[in-house]
Amino acid sequence: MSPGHIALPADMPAPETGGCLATRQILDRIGDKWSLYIVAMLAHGPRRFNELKRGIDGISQRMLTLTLRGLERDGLVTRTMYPTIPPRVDYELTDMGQTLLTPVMALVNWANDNQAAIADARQRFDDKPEPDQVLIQGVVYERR
Amino acid sequence: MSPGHIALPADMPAPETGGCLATRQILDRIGDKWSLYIVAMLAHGPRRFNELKRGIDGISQRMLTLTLRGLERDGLVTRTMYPTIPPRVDYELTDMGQTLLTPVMALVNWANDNQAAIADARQRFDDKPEPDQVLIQGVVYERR
DNA sequence: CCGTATCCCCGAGGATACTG
DNA sequence: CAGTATCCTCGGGGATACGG
Repeated sequence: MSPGHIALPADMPAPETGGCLATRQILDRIGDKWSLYIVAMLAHGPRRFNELKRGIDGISQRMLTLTLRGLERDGLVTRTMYPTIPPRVDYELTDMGQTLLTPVMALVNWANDNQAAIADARQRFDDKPEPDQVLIQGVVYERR
Repeated sequence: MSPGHIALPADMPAPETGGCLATRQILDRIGDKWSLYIVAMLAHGPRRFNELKRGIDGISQRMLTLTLRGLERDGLVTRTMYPTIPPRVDYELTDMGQTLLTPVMALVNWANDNQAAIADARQRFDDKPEPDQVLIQGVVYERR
């Protein structure tokens, strides 16, 4: 059993098929700092390198290149070079990249719908005072 | 404009509502190394601490505690202590935690359906030989 | 049984400078 | 314009030991 492997509940894809490893993979891809922003920018058609750079606030040249390479490697994005002067490179979602948009949007929408509830929960959790006493192994401990 | 802010495409939730920040938040939560495994384990009812620990291969005591605290803080999981001897603590998905299951499963299923295609794409990308020559600014450069 | 406290390592990612 | 190359920082997360 590999590290990080878990016994998945019945309604998850069979673990033997590598379902949870596949999930880890795609989560490592879209869970990183920039991939989703890039995918979002490419959702409505091809974009050039600097077009992406300008559209994604805060991203460095380095991370844009690196993330695009990763997406390209995984077959989610295509890279097309035009040997013009000055050079021009277009990035575009592949068909697979397009299909990823559906589950990703479901997550984005969930996040959007529940952000207030999460913020509230955090507030309550953080504001919660330490209990005056705790009961451990049948013994009461008071706070001083 | 905050760092990491992007202009979202039209079909994404309005950025002004914090849609992309909310997405960042939820992605930071479920995108980490263990949260999904825990949520998966809790999908079919409450589980005890060590039950989770045994079920999730490779997780350390520390990370289980930390991740559970994070999930609890965000209102996705409840923690219930029973002051018995020995002590017993149950963790359970909240209603909000349950609703998260839907978009997450969509992603898990996508990962499952496309893992082969991704593996293939990677193979092709990694096997791709360096081009014998490149054309830059209208000039041919040969490889040595 | 259910945690904290410490120490430590490694890699994601930022800043900056240079290049075809 | 579209990248590399280099250096450096910072925090997620592992290992281990201890505590109620």
